[in-house]
Amino acid sequence: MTGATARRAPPRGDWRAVHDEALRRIGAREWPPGALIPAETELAEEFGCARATVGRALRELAASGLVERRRRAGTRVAEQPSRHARLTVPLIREEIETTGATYSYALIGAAERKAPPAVAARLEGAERLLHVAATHFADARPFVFEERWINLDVVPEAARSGLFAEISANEWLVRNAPFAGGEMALSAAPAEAAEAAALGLAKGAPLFIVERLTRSPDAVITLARLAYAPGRRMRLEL
Amino acid sequence: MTGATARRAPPRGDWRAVHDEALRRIGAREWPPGALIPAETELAEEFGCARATVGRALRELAASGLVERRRRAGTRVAEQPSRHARLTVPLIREEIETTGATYSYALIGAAERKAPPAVAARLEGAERLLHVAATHFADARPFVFEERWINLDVVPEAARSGLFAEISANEWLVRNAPFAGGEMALSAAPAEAAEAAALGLAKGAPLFIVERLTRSPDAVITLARLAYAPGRRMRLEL
DNA sequence: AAGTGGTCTAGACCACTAG
DNA sequence: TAGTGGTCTAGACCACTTG
Repeated sequence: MTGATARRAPPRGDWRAVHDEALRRIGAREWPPGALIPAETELAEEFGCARATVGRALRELAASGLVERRRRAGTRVAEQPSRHARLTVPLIREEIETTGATYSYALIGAAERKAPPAVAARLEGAERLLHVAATHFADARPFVFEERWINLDVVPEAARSGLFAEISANEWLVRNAPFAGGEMALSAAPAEAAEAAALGLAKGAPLFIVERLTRSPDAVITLARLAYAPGRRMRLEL
Repeated sequence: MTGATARRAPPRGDWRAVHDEALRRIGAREWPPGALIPAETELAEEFGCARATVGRALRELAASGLVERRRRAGTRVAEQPSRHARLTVPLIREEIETTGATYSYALIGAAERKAPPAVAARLEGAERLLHVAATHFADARPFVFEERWINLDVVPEAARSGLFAEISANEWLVRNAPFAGGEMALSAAPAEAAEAAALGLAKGAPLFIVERLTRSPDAVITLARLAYAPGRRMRLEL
């Protein structure tokens, strides 16, 4: 391979050439699903490059789920390729503004209160909770109704009066809460009374529901339920 | 750092230590959003490891969207961290069987036919199309209604009579069509007449809709619309 | 022009696990 | 226990882009 001394047209790196050729062999069934592919050392010899370069290529393939690697056992083509999709979670503001509409936001209420048991269970023993309800608009048309619980044990600053009158809880949290992982669940549900009222829909209208739980390293930061008006589509790439 | 000579308890690699410490500094706002972080060489000196090790750590952070890297410009903490979620797209069979229910499948119809214009546009000039309609059941209860178009120019074998009587189109395609990327869109919609009938629901019931388009390297392979009965949740990790 | 990240190499040791 | 992937190093050259 070219190594560090000479380089050809696409300045993308040699590991990518190995990666792409492996991809081709998998697609062409030269390496069929479930098959064991040659070891790194063999491929390095075939491609005339260092083992680390082959390793980089195969690591990327493993990350995209196309091959499975285990020490001693070797690298196998996955039986079920490409079963992962990457979803970009936009801020609601950006989601609306990229459609060309004007974003606005209206707080319905924010108050410290006790969570119902189902919520409390998911918040893992948080004691002080802030409940926030709000609607986001696209060109003055209701776009999504948001109901959220915030763990004040983790972000006590969120209790400041009037904080969420102008900035949405999500935007404030993104900027002020420590980085975190979390979980998300998507579903469809009929509009409940509060949701129907906030979105200007008939009760029972089909809503796209996003429930999102966000964690700091130590505890749950917030649990949010977003109810989107009909017509909303969430796009992903496979 | 430990290097290759001595190693401590968690046998996970030194790049992960750098990665985790960087994560901590970002979370603790020692490296605030938008800030330029030290160059690889500086971090390598601080951590007492090789520059490649720091590079590996920062590359992983960049892949998860937490930092942005550009040559000469350096590495910056992203303004909007963690905006990606990874979705595992299961086979319907697995999705049902992991709940403990028994999977079954009933073909409603499979026939070569002309696509309506909206479908034809997305299939990018495919000429021969197979239309398939089917229902998937969990313990004899309708779980999802599937309507699918298959590009016979790409997978002519799919036209074989009786093929989809026993195996679902998705499972057959996963095993027999060349590897591909694709797109997916999620939404909520009221049940149309055919969907309501197949799922045993009232017309207008809120359905969770998954539209999936799958590509081979050259052309669109298939376009599918999956309508899930109420109660279905799709889970993701952030 | 200079400094950053991106990549490659050759060699090494280690962790894991199938046979 | 032998062979695989996982990681690390030290050094090097290159591509890119900012100042």
